[in-house]
Amino acid sequence: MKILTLHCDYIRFKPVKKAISKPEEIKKGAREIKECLVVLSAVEKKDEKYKDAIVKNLITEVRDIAKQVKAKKIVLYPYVHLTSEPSSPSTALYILKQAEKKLSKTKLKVVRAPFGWYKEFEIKCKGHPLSELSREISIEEVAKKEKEEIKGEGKMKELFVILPTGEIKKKKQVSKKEYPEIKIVIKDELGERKKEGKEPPHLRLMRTMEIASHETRVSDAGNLRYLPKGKLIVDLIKDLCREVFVVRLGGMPTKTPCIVSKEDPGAKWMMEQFPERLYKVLPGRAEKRQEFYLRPACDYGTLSILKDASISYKNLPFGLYEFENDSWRYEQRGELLGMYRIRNFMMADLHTMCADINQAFREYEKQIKQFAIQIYYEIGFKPVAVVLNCKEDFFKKYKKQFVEWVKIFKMPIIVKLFSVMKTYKIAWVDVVALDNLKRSMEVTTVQLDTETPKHWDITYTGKDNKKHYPIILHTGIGIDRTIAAILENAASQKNPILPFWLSPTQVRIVPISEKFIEQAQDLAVELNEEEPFVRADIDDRPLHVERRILEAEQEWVPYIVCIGKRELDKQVLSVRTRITGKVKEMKAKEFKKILQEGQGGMPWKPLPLPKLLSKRPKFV
RNA sequence: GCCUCGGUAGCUCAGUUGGUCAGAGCACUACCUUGGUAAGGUAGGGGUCGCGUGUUCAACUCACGCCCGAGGCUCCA
Repeated sequence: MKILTLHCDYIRFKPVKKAISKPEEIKKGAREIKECLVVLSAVEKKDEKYKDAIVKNLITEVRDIAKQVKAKKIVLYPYVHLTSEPSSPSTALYILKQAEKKLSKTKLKVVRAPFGWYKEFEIKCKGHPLSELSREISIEEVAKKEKEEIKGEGKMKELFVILPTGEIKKKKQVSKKEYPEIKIVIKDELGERKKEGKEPPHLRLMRTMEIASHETRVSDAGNLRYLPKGKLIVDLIKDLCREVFVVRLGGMPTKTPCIVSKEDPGAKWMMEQFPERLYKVLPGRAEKRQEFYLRPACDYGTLSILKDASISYKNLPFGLYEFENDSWRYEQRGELLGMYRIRNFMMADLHTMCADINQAFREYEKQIKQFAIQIYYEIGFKPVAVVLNCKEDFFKKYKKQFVEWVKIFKMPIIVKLFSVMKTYKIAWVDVVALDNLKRSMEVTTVQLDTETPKHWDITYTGKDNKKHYPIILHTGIGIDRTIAAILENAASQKNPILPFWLSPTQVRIVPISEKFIEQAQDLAVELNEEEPFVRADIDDRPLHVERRILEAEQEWVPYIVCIGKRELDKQVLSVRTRITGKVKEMKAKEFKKILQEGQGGMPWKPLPLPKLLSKRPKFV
């Protein structure tokens, strides 16, 4: 079937003469329809076998186009001249009538021009780029669309909640009074959250706080550059990830290449799931023919290691950990957003091989609890729900196990069932947290995968001395979006402040005049190089005290210490605390105790900037 | 990728219905101020008005194309 769509100011037509022996009866004579999408259509011989599939695809196509051009009225206009191989008139009439009937059930208003008549007509086409489109509708198209649907979306069949009591409730049965936070999460999971329509605050903050900005001069869209303060935050989070994945969960650190090829069938299979999201890399020398791709995740290298390894059931379970300083996904132009959706991003990933489903479940639970939930507390968020995206049959088979989860995690499980999953992950958990403004966010994920080992031919030797496919857990956290979330959460407070351990400057020392710079230096050395280590710097610029206090506050410095004659005489420190905005005199020992508590054993790194502010350039 | 809005100094922005319109504040530099917890004063340097093409005697201003950012779709291993 061929169609030509015209977005029109108006169309007028009037049947004049019979074109076939038994044309349709005419109900109305001349008609005029304004502001409409005219669909000139010709049904072809090859369509006769698949009438209903053609109708289905026709309406999808027409609805798509109508939506794009924002047309509310459709005029179905038989126009056999688009093809040289027309179908029988009865087939054509059937398809048009069916399309009319089905389109009428949508919000579109449909008019069908009479079939089998020569008509005079007048039309005024709008002439914008989308106003004229021709489409070929065929059974292959139908098949392709269906395939895309399976791969692209996988329609959700059901959403329900397993409450901490163990009861299973549909979304409507969850009371807002009792579980207000769960209601928020459910809404978001269903995509019902009201869009704010504003720029997210982290966009401005990431620049003004000298954390990161878009690199538009020498790179592609969606590539960030991190400034020293931002890089420090990245490194601290990286240390935390290592603590969690290596020390806490026993993952073994690895590092694999950033460019990968499609040569291996496993890699090829994986890449072909999202071919449009790959960055291609071409070697500079022409004689090198091989094409590479920037890795969309570290899975390729990690799976390759697993494929080469000799693995006994006695080794299982075990995990390989990689901090991905760089991974790339060529996201669509309109999808890019600040630090949330970028093309070059950082992730921390753990891939765990498990012998069987029971072992996988035990690991799954351990990782969700000790990583996916726990890490939110460590970065200052409140985790409120575990969201399980699961293949329907898999859930039914292991329902008992999943219901147990509410006891293990002590939070509700929101279950979304799919007849077909979007990817090769069969059960996919995201943990959702709320920030200070009760906005939901998800940065951690644990996914159970039974398919990848088969495609990559990754096996282990079992007790029976036979090869078995393991189950792989993919566990990860997106670093950039975590930082964005931390920034937004920080900004939502009255006195915006980063968690103490992530504050680039933890203590700012302000000498009252240049006479006291030396003493300030001594204090800075003491704080930076002795227990409890903190990042302290000195504002030695010849500005008035008020001014330097102002700037320290604008930088969200948690503690400001002034040094002058008074302090030296009394042997105390004047400490201004950002959270309270109050100044208190205290002994150095007392201050250090406060700092130690603030640090709370979280990762620490030295100041990545000159200690003297007079030596620092302004990056923004 | 589609629709909408935007891009003028390092930053935040004003402005030009095509021609004395290259502007402000902050930042930066110099000098004065030696100060006590959120902005001390004076002077100065700095811009191919995102990029390209076209229309015009004349384009920062108009048209078209492209790049970049945001909002809304679509989407998100």
